Amino acid sequence: MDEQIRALADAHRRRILELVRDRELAAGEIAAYFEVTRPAISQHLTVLKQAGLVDERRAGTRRLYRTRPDGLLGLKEFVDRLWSTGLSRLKDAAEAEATDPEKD
Amino acid sequence: MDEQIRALADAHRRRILELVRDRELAAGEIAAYFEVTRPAISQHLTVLKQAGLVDERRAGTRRLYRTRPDGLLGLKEFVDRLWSTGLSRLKDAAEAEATDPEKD
DNA sequence: CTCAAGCGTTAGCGAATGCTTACGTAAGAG
DNA sequence: CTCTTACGTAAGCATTCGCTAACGCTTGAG
Repeated sequence: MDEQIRALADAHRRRILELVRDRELAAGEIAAYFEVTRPAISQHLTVLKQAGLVDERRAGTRRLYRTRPDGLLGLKEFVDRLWSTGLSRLKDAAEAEATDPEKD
Repeated sequence: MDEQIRALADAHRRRILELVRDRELAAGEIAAYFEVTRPAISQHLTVLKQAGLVDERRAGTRRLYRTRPDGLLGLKEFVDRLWSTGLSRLKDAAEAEATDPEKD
């Protein structure tokens, strides 16, 4: 999971994941959305692929990328595990409020 | 959200969040769980606090920390947004299966 | 085979990150 | 007030990161 979350730690890479969330895009097309050079995006794509967050498919001389949500499973579980604590606290608060209905 | 996810990009900090997930611990107590020096943990706690991922409470000379799940809201939304794509793909697969019940 | 398109890869650089050691600070004990 | 406890903070260093510029590779067109 370390690899995935560190891949997400960069804003460019997060934006790439949203760009190819529900459609395939070629590396050059992705790069066109950013103001950094194409090799920089290529490196980001390598990191994302290595982390299992995107799929790569070759079509002729182009390489098409697409988000692979399964790669986020570990991180999602981690976040949900911490988040559930917050939910139980809200539940406690709600129960306390039910006991003392006047409180706000 | 950038600050929060970058705070999570370090394994020590993730473990700290789990340690103080549902109980308060003093800085020194937290540090005892790790093999790095206490100042290193103190710096990690500063990062977590800055990102809004932990609450700090002073009690005498001690400082008690506790995970603050609300800080994860932005990241949770981001992950869920990408994750939902995976779910809709599973849904498509399920519907295709419903159309062709023989398939498994 | 030759050429161009579309990408990845490498080298090198400045900035950021995480660590340790040494020092500074606030609160309670005596 | 003095000393100790429990911390945070600053300085310095090695490592990692993200970027650009230059180069290399593979595919399809002719």
